[in-house]
Amino acid sequence: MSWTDERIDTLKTMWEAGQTASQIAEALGGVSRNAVIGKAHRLGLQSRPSPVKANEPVAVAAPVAPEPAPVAPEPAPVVAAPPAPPQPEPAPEPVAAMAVEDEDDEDDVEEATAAPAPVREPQPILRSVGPGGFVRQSPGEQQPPATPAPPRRLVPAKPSPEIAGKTTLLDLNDRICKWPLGHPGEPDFHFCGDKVNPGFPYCVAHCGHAYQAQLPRRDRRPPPPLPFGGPRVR
DNA sequence: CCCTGATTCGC
DNA sequence: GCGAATCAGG
Repeated sequence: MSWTDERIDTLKTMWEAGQTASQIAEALGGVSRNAVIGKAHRLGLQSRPSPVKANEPVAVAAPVAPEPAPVAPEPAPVVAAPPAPPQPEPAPEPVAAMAVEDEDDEDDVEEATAAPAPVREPQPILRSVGPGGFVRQSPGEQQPPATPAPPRRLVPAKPSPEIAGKTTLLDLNDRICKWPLGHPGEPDFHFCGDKVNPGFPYCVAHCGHAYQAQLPRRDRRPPPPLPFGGPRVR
């Protein structure tokens, strides 16, 4: 099994999305975990909290107040994406799109988010909260299913009428939702085209589809609907 | 034991 | 460039 562009792309995306090497290897098929790690390094995708390597002492995020009372998590406002704070430092790269669940098994066109600048400097973690209460995470960190989520009803994925006609590949830019509708090759294949949830490649509604709380491996059902077009089925 | 990623090194 | 073997922490 060789590293085709497609497979490399899947590797990159999943790696940056925080998937483990094992998961990636399983998804790709035909390669070992080691192969994935080796490739990732050769691609310069390094960095990601290693269980082995001593991590830089992380600056204390928040002094823990001796307040034992857990505050009732107030549902976050619909969108709390910080409009790019005036930081000269490289902002934490946006996590690429993840698992997509769709009734009519759509293929995903993976818009490979540009390679991240490998930065080892500990940086302040800034998060934004998306629809459904999902919380963005840096590639390395894995939050337990915190479920801060107010059961927010998400509207079905529909393009707004005025652009329902076509948002083609050529129309895509960083301001409009890149959620694919239909299948590539079909005459009416197009993209959502709505205004994006700032900081995300998708609109608010599709962010709800794209970003989901990651459960511990054991609790995860059979291979979740694989993102990125899925692995080549063997 | 299981898991993880990092590294090495023969191919 | 590739990946098995190995290492080492959780």
